[in-house]
Formats: sequence, C-alpha cells, structure tokens
Amino acid sequence: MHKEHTLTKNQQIIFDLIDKSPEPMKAYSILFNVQKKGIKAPLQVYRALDKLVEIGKIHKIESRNAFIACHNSSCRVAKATAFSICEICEKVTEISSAGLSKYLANFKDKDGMKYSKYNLEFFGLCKKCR
Amino acid sequence: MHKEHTLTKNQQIIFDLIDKSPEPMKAYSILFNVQKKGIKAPLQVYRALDKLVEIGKIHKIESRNAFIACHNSSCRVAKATAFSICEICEKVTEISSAGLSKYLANFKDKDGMKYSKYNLEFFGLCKKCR
DNA sequence: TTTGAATTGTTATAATATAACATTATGTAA
DNA sequence: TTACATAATGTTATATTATAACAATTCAAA
Repeated sequence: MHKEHTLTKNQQIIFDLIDKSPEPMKAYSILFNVQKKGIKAPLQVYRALDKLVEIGKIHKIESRNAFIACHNSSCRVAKATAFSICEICEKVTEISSAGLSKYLANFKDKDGMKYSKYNLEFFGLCKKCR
Repeated sequence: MHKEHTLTKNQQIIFDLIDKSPEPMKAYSILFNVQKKGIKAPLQVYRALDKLVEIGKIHKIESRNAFIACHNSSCRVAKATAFSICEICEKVTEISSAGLSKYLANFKDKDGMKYSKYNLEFFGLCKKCR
C-alpha cells in the first residue's frame, strides 16, 4: 500500500475547491475563492498547485492555464495525462483509456527514444455543443 | 494545388525570426528582436502569432508558452501536433510519425467521440542530456 | 531535541496576453 | 474604376498569469 500524501492546510483547502468544481479552475479564481479562508497571495496558491500537480492530485490543462482534480485513482504521479476539451463550452474531461495510455507509454520516436511523461489534449465539440 | 497564404509584412518578419531560431521563441523575446524592424507593441506580435498558428506555419508549445516553425510540410492547418521536449535543455522537436498521427486521428473516447484536433507533448531527456 | 526539509506569509515585480478604438491596406464584385 | 467588405495595422492602456526574494514557522526524522 502506498503512503498517501497528507495534504497541508493550504493544499487541502485548494484541493477541495478544485475537486468540487465542475470545471477547470484558474489560479486567480482559486485565489479569489479562498481568500475568506486566509489564503491571501498568489504565491500561496501557486505553491499549493505545484505540489498538488507533483503528487498527481490535480492536473494542469496547459492550453487553458487551468487545473482540474484527478479522478483517475491510479494517478499517484502526474506523468501521463490525456484530456478532451470542448472548444465551445470549454468542458474538460480526463480520458482514461488503457489502450491510449499503453500506446503512448510505448511510443518511440524515429530515433528510438521513449518518453517518461506526456500530456495530450484533444479538441472538439462535446455532446451538448454539437 | 493549394493557394499558399501570402504573409503580410509583420507576419513575414515574425515567421522568419521563429523559423531561423534553433529553439522555441517566446512572445516577448520575439518582440524584443523585431523592434528594430518597427514592430513595437505586444499586440502586433500576438496578432501575427495567432495568424501564423491558424494557418499552420508555426505551432505553440503550450506547456512552454513558446512558438516554433512547422517543418512538417503537410501542416496547412494546425490541427494535429506532437512534440518531444527535453526537460533539461528544453530542446523541442516536432514529431512526425504516420503511425502516431493515424492512431490519434482515429482515437475514440469511451462515448465513441472522435476529435478534430489534438496536441501532444512528450517529456523526457534528449540524447545529449541523458 | 535539534536539525534539516518543507511549508508558510508577505511584498514586490516579472512575464504573458487581451481590450478598445482609430486607421490603413487589400481583395473582390458591381 | 469605384466602392464595399474584410483583414491587418498602430497605439495606449490594462488584464491575467506566474515568479523572485527573504523572513518566519512547522514538522518529522535522526
């Protein structure tokens, strides 16, 4: 059994907020929402975000500068992520496909190089927006 | 035969700079480098970048907020991109793998949804940095 | 129980990106 | 050619995202 990371106070506050959010949250929106809990400065937010990303509790959607909670229980570490993003409503969903992750984890470039980590973002229209 | 986009003056200046650069360039570094050519404001740079991305002449490396020229002649439009990024020296290489692009273009999520566009970033250590 | 690493708090500032509006150039159809 | 629409440009101001630097505190392991 893995040792679970015990979140610190700031990390827990910020994780809870992101985890409850139905959509990716941006850093300054997080800041605004946690100010009543005593987190007053951007750096406090960014530090917690960095740590949460590092331990795999949240992921960063790079093309949107936003963060979502990981619901893929096997993500102990952020090393292989895939998302679908609706270009109209901006809904983001984490993709968990054994086939996809296997394919990408084993992908070799033309020099035979394999990679330890990847991030994939698919774009299109979600069901509602088609 | 496709109609090639004729680049405007600003677009051409900025494309040439990125195209000559051995590494991804950031917007404000581009701005600094083209000021002697009369491009003085961030917006002039961002507008040219947006257009160049749109027509597939350059790609944005989302995780780095940086831009590289596309050397994949089939990229008329930016819709399917894959890169490898060295986590030490930050060298970025565009991956062109028929197998990979075919796999991703045909990927369906568990709802059977296909996507029109994707961006994939692999991370690891390049040959020099291993 | 001290010591070393991680976390926190705080102020200031750097880096990235867009809003709004006026003007100029370019292509296309009458 | 004219005139209309579209795209590109120039400019100022500002919004958004992220980090530097340093002091203080917490907390677990030796």
